[in-house]
Amino acid sequence: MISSLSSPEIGRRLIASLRQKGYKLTAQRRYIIAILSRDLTHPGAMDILSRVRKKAPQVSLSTVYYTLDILKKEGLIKELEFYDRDNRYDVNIENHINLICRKCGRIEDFPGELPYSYTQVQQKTDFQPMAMRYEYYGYCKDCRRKRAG
Amino acid sequence: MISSLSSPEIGRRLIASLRQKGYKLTAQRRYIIAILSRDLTHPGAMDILSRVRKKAPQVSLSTVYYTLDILKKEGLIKELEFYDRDNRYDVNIENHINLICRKCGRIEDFPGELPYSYTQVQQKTDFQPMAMRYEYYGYCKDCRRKRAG
DNA sequence: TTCCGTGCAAACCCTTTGCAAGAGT
DNA sequence: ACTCTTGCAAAGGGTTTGCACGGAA
Repeated sequence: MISSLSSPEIGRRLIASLRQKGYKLTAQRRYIIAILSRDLTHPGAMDILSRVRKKAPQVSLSTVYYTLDILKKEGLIKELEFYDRDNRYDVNIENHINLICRKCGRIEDFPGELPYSYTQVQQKTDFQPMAMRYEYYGYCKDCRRKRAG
Repeated sequence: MISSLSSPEIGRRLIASLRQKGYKLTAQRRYIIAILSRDLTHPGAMDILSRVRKKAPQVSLSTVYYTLDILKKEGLIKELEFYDRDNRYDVNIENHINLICRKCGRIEDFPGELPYSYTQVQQKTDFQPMAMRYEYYGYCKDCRRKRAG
């Protein structure tokens, strides 16, 4: 299971994949991959940019998006899309349920099984699934504490 | 269960609710409500506008959004939000799983139970859910047929 | 040397907002 | 009449695109 890998392992796996597929491994890409591998709270493009700039101040947002596009296209990361906030990126590419805090924006994984496999859905409805999203919106532990206080 | 109501019944219920809450029942609003009540495939704002304009050509998009905002605020419809397509609106305000076609954009309801009630999620994680979305993305029956042919 | 990748800036698209004119109660 | 609603137009915000320079292989 991917989520059992350590951050350095995840990073190495992403770098090895890009190299194998013929992509150039620039310093910018290594920074971006390092951040994605370490931060499992699903950072957004601007989050990533800010942190990359601590190491390399001139990096642009297009570079971040360009790299994220490649990682997406190669199936190495998963994009969580939102209309009213920035998209978020996850090195855990397995289907899972996300818990999304409406106050601080934090996204955490829910440790539970998924109902209805793609096959079950298709047998029941004749709709052919190729992706899914299961999400709960609410308040995380920390924000609940602040609201109560 | 709401989804067992007929379109006219849904429309009357929405109109009665707005009247009771003191909102003005303009012709525009009646048209918008009629469309939402009849079209259970989750139309978007532009869809609604185009169809309202067949009856009242001068109606503006802001009016559509303004009316949808009121219906949302009063809990009479549910908004499905997408970052890469227009938001969609549903008179079925119960939590349910949606099947979203990547080709034609059609959204249909999945007839299945939901796992993990808000209470169960909170007991398991200390995260307090207030809303949820469960979706499968893929190809609907009609679009699969076209792709195969 | 050859492309691919980068950075800057502008375009995009749907949604939201500002404001004056118009309509329901 | 009084206020809410409407319609036009502009703003807003994250993502995408165009293009010339620069750097990895």
